Formats: sequence, C-alpha cells, structure tokens
Amino acid sequence: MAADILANLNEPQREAVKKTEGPVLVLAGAGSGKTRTIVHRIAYLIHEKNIFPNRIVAVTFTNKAAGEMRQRVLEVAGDAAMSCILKTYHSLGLYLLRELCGYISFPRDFTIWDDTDQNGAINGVLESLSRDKLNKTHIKYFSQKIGSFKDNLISPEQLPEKINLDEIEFGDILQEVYHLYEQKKMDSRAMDFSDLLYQTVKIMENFPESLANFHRRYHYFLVDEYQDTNHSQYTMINLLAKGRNNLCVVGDDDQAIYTWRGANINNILDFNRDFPDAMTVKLEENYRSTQPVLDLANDVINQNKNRMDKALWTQIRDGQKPALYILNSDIDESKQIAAQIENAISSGVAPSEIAVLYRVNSQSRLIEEALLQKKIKYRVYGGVSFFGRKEVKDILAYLRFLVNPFDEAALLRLVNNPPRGIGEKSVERLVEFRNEVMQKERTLSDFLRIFSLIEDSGLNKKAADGISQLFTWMKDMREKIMRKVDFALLIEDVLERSGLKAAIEEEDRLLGTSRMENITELKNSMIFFQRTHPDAVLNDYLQEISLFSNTNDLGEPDDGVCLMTVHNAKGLEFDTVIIAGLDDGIFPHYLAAERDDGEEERRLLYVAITRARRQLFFTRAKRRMMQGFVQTTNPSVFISQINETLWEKNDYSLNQPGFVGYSGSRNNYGEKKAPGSYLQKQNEIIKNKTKNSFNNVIDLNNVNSAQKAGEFRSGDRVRHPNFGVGKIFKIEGSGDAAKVHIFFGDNKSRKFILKYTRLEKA
DNA sequence: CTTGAAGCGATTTTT
DNA sequence: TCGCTTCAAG
Repeated sequence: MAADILANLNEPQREAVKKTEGPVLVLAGAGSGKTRTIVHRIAYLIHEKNIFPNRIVAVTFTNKAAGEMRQRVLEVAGDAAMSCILKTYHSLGLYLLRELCGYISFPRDFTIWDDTDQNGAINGVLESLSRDKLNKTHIKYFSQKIGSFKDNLISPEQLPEKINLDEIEFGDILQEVYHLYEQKKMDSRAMDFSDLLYQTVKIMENFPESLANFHRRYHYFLVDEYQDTNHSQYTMINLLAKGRNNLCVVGDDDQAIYTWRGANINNILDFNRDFPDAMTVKLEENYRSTQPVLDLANDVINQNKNRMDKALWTQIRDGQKPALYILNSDIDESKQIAAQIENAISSGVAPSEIAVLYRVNSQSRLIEEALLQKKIKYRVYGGVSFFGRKEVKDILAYLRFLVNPFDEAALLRLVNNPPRGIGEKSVERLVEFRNEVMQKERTLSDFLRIFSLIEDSGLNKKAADGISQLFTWMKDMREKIMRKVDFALLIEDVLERSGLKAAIEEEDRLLGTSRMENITELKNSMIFFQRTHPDAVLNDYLQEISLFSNTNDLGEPDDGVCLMTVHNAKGLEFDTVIIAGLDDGIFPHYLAAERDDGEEERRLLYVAITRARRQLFFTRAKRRMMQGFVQTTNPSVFISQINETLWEKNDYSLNQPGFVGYSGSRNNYGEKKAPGSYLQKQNEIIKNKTKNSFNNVIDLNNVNSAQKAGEFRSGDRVRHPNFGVGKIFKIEGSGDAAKVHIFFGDNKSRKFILKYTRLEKA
C-alpha cells in the first residue's frame, strides 16, 4: 500500500507526504498537485503510520472543495478514511463549538444566524438606541464592523483598547451596538457565522482543559488554501495543532483572493516564524495546464510586485493558444460563449469539464439564457442560492422557531408572514413584551408561557388574536417535534397551518412564479437528509444547511456546464474555461479599486486562468447592461497588459456594426458614462492616498483610515444650505467626483456630489 | 394601523 | 430585473 501511495508523486510531493511529524509548509503553485499531496498524506498517515483516521483533521475553505477532497481521499485511502474529520473552517468550528457550549452553559442546539438575521438584529439594536431608521447603509456598516472585530477576535470589552474609536464613524456608539447585538444574539440562543470561529477560539482559550481534550483527540492537522485564512481561522487551527505540532499547511500566495474578507496573507508568509522548525516544500511543476495556458498565466501574475518568487513549469508542451473574443453587446457575448461551448462539446469535451467563469453573479443570467436556447445542460453555482430564496427562508423561519422559540430573528420573519394583521407597530410592541417576559422567565418552559400571556400585552384585539392563534398551533407542534418526527409530514403541516401554502400558491397563480416548486425541493432535501441521518433531529438539519447557504446543490449530479464566479472556482479545474466580461469596471471590478492595490484583482484573474487544462477563452462586450442601463465599456486593463503573442484576438464586433439585441424601451445607448472605471478610481486613490501608519494598531480592512475629500473628512460636522447641520458619514471616491454621505438631525442620510454642493464646516 | 400598488434605485467576491 | 421604500386608501 505504501508503495502505491508514494508511487505517483514527484520528489517534493513525496517529501511533504513522508514528513508526517512536525510542521510542514507546502508552497504550491496552481495545478501543482496540492490537493493530491494532502490526499496522499492522509492515506500515508492511515496506512503507513497506522494513525487512526479519526485523529486526522483536514480543513478546506469551501464546501465544494471539502466535498471534492473527501471523494479523493476515499479513492486513494479507501473506506478507512471515512472517519477522518474533513471539514470547512466553519463546519469544523460548529462541530467543536457544539461540544464547547457546555463550558459556557449555552445550549448546544443553538440556532445559526445568517447575515440577514444578523442585520435584522443590528437594526433592532439601533432602534432600541433610538437612533431609529438608520438606513440600510448604516446597518451594513455596523454589521461589517462587528464582523471584522470578531474575525480579529476582538470582544466588545477589548474594543476601546484595540481600536481607536475616535477615528471611526459612529465610534461613540460602536461598542454599545456591538455589545447589545451580542446580548440579543445570546438571548436568542443563536450564533452567527463569525461565532463559529470566534466563540470556539475564545472558549478554548478560556478553558484550557477543553483544548487539552482536543489535543488528546486530534493529532494531525492539514490545512488547504492557507493563504486565505483570517485571524480567527488561523488562531483556531494553531491552538488545535499546538498540541503535537503536526501541522501541514498548503497554499499559494499568488492565489490569495480573500483579503477583502479579512484574510491575512502574512499567515502563510510568517509560517516559519510561528513554527521555527518547519520544513518548507515548494511545488513548482504544473500538471494541469498546457504550456500556452501557463505562459499566459505567468505573464499575468509576473506583473504583481508583491509576491514570493516562483516559477511554474509544465511538461505538457503542446496546446491550443488562448483566445479573446470581442463582441458588440453582452447578449452577443453570451451567444458567443454558448457557441464556444457547443464547439467544445462536439469536439468531445464533456459538459461537466467546461466552465464559464465570471467576476460577478449577475453575469450569469444572459449566459444561462443562451445555453437554454441551445439546449445545453448547465449548472449555476452560488448566486442567489436555493436556501436564500424568500419562500424557502420563510418556511425555514417557522421550523427554526419551533426548534428554538427564543430566536428573535425567526420570530420577526414569521410573525406577519403571510399577513395576518400584525403590522409594524404591533410587532414592535410584541418584541417589547417578549423582552419583558424574558427578564423574568429564564427557563424555556417558563418562557413558553408568553404564548398564553398575549392578552396582557397591550396589543390591539386583531393583532392579539392573530398572535394567539399562531402561537397556539405552534406550541402544539413544538410538543410534537420534541419527539421523533417525519420531516415530510412536519413541513406539510407547517405549510398548511401557517397559511404559507395558500399564500405561495396564490402568488404562483397570479404572477406565474414557481415558488411552490422550490418548497417541494426543500421538502425533498429534508427527506433525503432524514434518510441519510436516521437519528437526526430537526435542528441537525437546520444547522447543516446554514453552512450550505451558498449552494444550489441539493445533491443532483454534476453533469452540466459549470457557471460560477471566479471566487467559487478556486481549487477546481476544467478542460475548457471561458472567462467572461473582460471589461473595465467588471474585471477588474470598479468597487475593488477602493481597497485593492490592483494586485488582488490580478490574482483573481490568475486563479481563473489556471483553472484551465487545455482550452482557454476570454470574452468581452463593448456594451453591456449595467445598473439598469446599457453602457459602453472600455477594455479591461488586463487586455493591454497581456503580451500579444500569447493569445489570439478575434474582434467580432467589427463584423456587425449594428447593435444587436437591445430593443424596445431601454434605448439610452452609450448616453450614460460607465459607472466605474477601475483605472480612473485607482489613479484618484493613488493621487490622494494619505500616509497612515499602522504600527501599533491591527489593520481591520482600514477601519482607521479616515477618508478625505478636499478639505472635508468623514466625521466632520458640516452645514448644508438646504438641510442644515449634519455629520459626514462616508466619503466615496475623491477629488471633484467625491460623493459625500451626510447624516442629518432628522435621522436621514443623504448623498451629495461634493463638487455641486455648497458645504461649509459647522 | 395595515395593506397593496406603484415607483424607485441599486447591484462584488463567501462561510 | 427584482426587492425595497414610499404613499394613499381602507
């Protein structure tokens, strides 16, 4: 067995596999067999070193990568590998956290809040501070900040010492909002996404015996995509692995594409500092792509200054030259893509070996249409996910509430959905009443009495009736689900009694939607789950799917063309890859310019290119629908930066001088300037960049860099000729084009273009 | 107070 | 296109 395991590896790969004890850093270029190395290392540990599979923990970044790895581990190591712990960071966090809950007397069957739930809760907090009706931007602002604090393991109490609050927007209330949000979440018996790492780390730190326990249990750790770990992920893995120091991390600094989410590339650059006795292995031979594909990839990535030196090479010398197709419109572009796919398929490429990669999810729509027209099977990954659909979330809110009646987010979602006469005011009162009860009734059974106390709540008759009716059957049903229950019957029952069924059917009939089909799909997914997990209770299902909130994947086979964002494609490979939308503003994306020095978008392109084994195509559209308008686009800067000899350019826009496709009411061709040119933004930013030093402060995605526009900066109090005195909340862009968001006394924020606004300091 | 209709505006990347 | 906010009517 051992011979087999080592046989198909090259020298550095074999080294990385055989050095099972102590820390190992594998710097692996794209396509250099990094997953292969991890998989074989696991097999080697099991079969050669006789390690119990359940002592081995392997961590990946995405669900898709985890699934793929599990499959390959089973292929190489056999069924013995079944009991390996093979998870994403978040599912590992959840797995450990359920156990750790005992240390803080928190129920282990907590609810997991997604971003929407989190935003709702933060909104509630802001209202309770009577800063009511802050708009969406503000809620997003607070939730981003809180998320980034947690990603950096900063508790509400630590906030003032770690962050200079004077320099941040709303610094005066940030700590309070953070604290109240945490309170509300705990009261709801819920954890948010960040908690799956944050709480796990905090509890392991505060209760060393819990960590020692894990150290006894888990002996070998493998981490994929190490370049994309953020501080909390990094800390979690390091705490766990410090027990025996058997940590093998694999990554590629050229593929770091998550710094926007707090990933810290220094985690991989400083591995040798954290683990001084680490062995470093470099994998530089690429087994995936042909020379022409690799040449183009190298040409792109070599333009980045800030990178470790690497030289990828391949033995697959021959290959097709990559090609760029320039089209007149995004509609033509999608047709061209469909045609390329048709070609590839007829030349023998399997549809599942073809991928269309794009920068933003919204690009998928037209491509889908073109593929539908040609009757090409496809599958979209990510985007508006199945579990993100309104009707699915609606019904899930009921299920969540049945499991955990403390869950405020679920309550708010379901209470007047479908409409039952409980409007905004009644909800407000209900929540107040609920919080009062919660002060007194700490246990669940006491708390459930809220259902029968509604009459005393001061609600109007209609609302009180609605609520007591609702709660009567829910209380009933809750008793049912405490016992073992058939998921299919349960969801049927909830649909019926909630009135959701009637409401959804009515909507389908009137608007021609097919929401009911999605409900049926949800039901199928629950049935499938119960069949595969016979002992599972409802909350096991709910927790599981909350980590899959970004999938459309409900277990169907992967047999169509893959459509996904470049981010989603990381770690995957395909025979034929088409990269769509090489237009300025799309790729690189105009909103990335504010944060990115230009290199992350380029790394993103590099990741996209290196997904391809044999065929690589790019497309660009001279006009495309953006933000509701058809707009003229400039070529992506990447096009001019790529050496001409490395690809073929086919300008099909010249053959068809007319603008095909757009007709009817939307006719302002080219009238509107493209919303964002990446280049333009970059230049402005470079010009206006103020020098900040971050010596003693953690850089939380630049929380501390107060933005300036002319003489104004965010945080300033200003007087507007029409609206009076307000505070600058946010500044977008700079120079004359800068847009200033000002927050006025009437609790509304308004946006102005600085150039056209007569502002003075107040 | 609640609801439904009409108008509006805004759209990165993900666990 | 779609989801959200705003507005007027019941």
